[in-house]
Amino acid sequence: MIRLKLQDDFDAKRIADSGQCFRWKETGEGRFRVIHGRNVLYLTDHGEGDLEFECGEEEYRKIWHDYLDLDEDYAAVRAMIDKDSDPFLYAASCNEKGIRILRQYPWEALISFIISQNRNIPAIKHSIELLSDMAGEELPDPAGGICHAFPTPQALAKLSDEDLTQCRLGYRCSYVKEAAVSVLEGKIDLDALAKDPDDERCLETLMSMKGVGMKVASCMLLYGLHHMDAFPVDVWVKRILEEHYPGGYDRERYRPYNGVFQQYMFAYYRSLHG
DNA sequence: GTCCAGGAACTCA
DNA sequence: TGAGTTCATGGA
Repeated sequence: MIRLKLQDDFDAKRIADSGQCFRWKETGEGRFRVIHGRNVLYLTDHGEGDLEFECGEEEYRKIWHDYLDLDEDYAAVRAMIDKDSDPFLYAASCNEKGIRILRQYPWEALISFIISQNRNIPAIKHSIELLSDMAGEELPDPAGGICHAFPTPQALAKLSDEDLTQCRLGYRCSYVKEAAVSVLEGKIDLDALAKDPDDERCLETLMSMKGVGMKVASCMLLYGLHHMDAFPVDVWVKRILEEHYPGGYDRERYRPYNGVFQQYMFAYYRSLHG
C-alpha cells in the first residue's frame, strides 16, 4: 500500500465523473476501482491530496503515477486563467479543480469515443462494460472475484455483429469492428500516432476511419494521445461557446492547454445544468 | 410516452 | 458549403 500527499490538484470523484474515462467505479466512500490495461487498482481519495493506492511501490511508479499524469502541474495550468477577462473559465476551473487528463491507452480511448457518439455517459459506460465482459481478458480483482480488461483489437475483430449488437452498440457496431480491423491490419498505426506530436496530422489520420469525425478524433487526441491542446466540441461545449463566448473563444490564449480548460468547462457547465 | 445524448454519414439543394 | 435527415438505443 502507498500513501501519498500531493501538493497538486487531485479529485478522484471529479476525474471519475469527468466523461474522459468510463471504467472508474466507486466502490465505497472515496474509494475507486480503476482498470487500466491489465492493471487493476483500488484507490482511495481522502481529500486534500491525501491518496491511498492499494498496490506496491513498483506498480505505482511503473503504472499509476504516469496514468494519473502526476508529473503535470495543474495548479500552474489553472494559473493561466485571468479572472477578470474570462470569469466563466475562472469559475469553472475553481469548481472543477482536481480534474486531471489521464494518460489512457490509445486503443481503449479510440473505441470508447467511437462508442460515445450520440449517447449519454451512463449508456457509454454500460456498453463498455458489456464489451469488456464479453471479450476482455479476465483479471483477478484484488477485492475478490474477477473483472475484465478492455478487449484487444484481436478480440474485438473476432466478435460477430450479433455479439456487438448485444453490447448495445446500435449503428456503431460497424464502426467498432472496422476500427479493430484497421488497427489489426496496420492501416491505423497507433504506435506511430502516439509518437506524432502534430495535432492536425493525427486528426486527419483518425478521421479517415468510419465513424470518427472531428469530435471523436479530438477526444482520442486529448485522452488517448495526451495532446493537451486538443479541444473536443460536443453538444455541451457547443452550448458553452454559444452562451458564454458569443464573440468567439480565443484558443490561442490558452495554448497549449486548451484540452484541460475544455474539460473544466464541460464539467462545470454540466454541474450547473445537467 | 417523450426527449436527449461527450456525433457522424448521408442527402439534397 | 451548408442545412436537414437518419441512424439504434438507453437514460432521465
